Amino acid sequence: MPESRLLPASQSDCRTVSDPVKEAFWAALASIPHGRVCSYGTLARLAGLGRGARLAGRWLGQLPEGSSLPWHRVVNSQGRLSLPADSPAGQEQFARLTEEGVSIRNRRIDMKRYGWPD
DNA sequence: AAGAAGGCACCAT
DNA sequence: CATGGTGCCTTCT
Repeated sequence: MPESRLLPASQSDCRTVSDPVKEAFWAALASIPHGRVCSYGTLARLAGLGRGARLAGRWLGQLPEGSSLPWHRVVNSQGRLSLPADSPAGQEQFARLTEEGVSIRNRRIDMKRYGWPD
């Protein structure tokens, strides 16, 4: 089973390698405004990944725990939280979004209202 | 609402 | 280096 190699999370934040595409991805992620959410697909597109929605999810999963990047502002295209509700990360995501003022009803978010970019 | 198919880099063989 | 299975997805039946 994979899922072993986590990032050093040394100085800045994440990034195991200096991949330009990933850099763009992290930048796009960081640009999501407080209190707003973005879908994996949209984020991927913004970062120049084209249809790399799944890849976006994979990469988010590689972020170190203490990351300051707003990984929690990424949900699926239907505005639903894609992380398992019972997982630590899932709970964390819910908590952070709620704290930011994002209304989550039954694990769903109104993208018309909180979706970004508009 | 639920299932199938598309799409793309990752990772283990 | 080639190959096949996989995922924090999307979009189209």
